[in-house]
Amino acid sequence: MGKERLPELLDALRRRGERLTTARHALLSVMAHADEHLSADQLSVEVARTNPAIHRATIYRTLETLRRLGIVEHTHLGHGPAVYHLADDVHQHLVCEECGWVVEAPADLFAGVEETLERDFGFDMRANHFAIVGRCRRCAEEGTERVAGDRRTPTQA
Amino acid sequence: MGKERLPELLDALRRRGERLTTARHALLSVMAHADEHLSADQLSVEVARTNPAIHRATIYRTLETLRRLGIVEHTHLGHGPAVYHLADDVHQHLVCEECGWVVEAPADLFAGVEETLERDFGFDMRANHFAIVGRCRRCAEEGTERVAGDRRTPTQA
DNA sequence: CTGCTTGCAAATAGTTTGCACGTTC
DNA sequence: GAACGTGCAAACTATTTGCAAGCAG
Repeated sequence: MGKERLPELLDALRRRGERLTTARHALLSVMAHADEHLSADQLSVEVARTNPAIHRATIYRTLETLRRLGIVEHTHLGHGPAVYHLADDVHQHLVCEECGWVVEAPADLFAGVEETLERDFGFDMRANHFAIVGRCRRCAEEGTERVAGDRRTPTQA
Repeated sequence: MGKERLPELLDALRRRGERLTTARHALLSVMAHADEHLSADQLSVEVARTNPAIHRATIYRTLETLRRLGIVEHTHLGHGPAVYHLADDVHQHLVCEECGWVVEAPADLFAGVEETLERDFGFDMRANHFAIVGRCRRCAEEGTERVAGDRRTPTQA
């Protein structure tokens, strides 16, 4: 968890013959130390703390480069922006569509499904590339107990 | 499949005390006869064939209304726009992140996972609200055979 | 020095919203 | 005719891109 992953990430770039620019270094540094998944915009803000000159467009382009190199991955959590994380950090996302709460679930959650899809559909599922949408315990309970309902989404989300 | 679902959809609106406007009628008619899931924009185009006056903004607002009423649902297929379908049409989406190809998979695919999530996380998963991202057979095979690689995404997607 | 990277600004895609007018019940 | 729905234009969010200048190797 608290391990220092930055050096090996930089190494990965070097080994690939990729350039080690200030922007890439700064972005990887932020990602290596982040304990949540951040959107491109959030990453941009974090990077700007130490390096205000780095433009959001560069963040997007760098993320795309790192994705192509297999170093970072992104997930679409539903409505909002995509969130990014290091590729070696494998897991599922459970996101509550009512309150937006996100938890991580073990990566092997879909082991069985993965097999079925491969066999029946020839489909190679990328489990950690999408979010599992639903309702968290709290929202489910509130939903049941609720009388009038002050939320946007009355009962069925 | 080819069943006439429109009347009962209109009834559902009436029963709820909702107004039966031209736009709602037209949109539901398109959705009842569509055999694919369409984005708001595509729906707008289809509706415009018989009713050019209906504005895209109205499509969005009507879709939101119908969603609130539990009549339609939408799914985020990854990058592009959300796609909409009638709520009684329950299934999973397998979407290839390389070629964009989409197939439907049976709704009970996740039965086991659903139980696990409920038990271990108190999480009530909405299986048909998200897409399962991965690679279809064709892209997987091409990816393996490819020598030079003319795609945006060399090997790992 | 040569080409990949970046900054900036502007374009783009998807969706939402304020407001005045029109339609449904 | 009152309340709700709609058209239009404009705002907004997330992301991409052309171009000229900058920096890594």
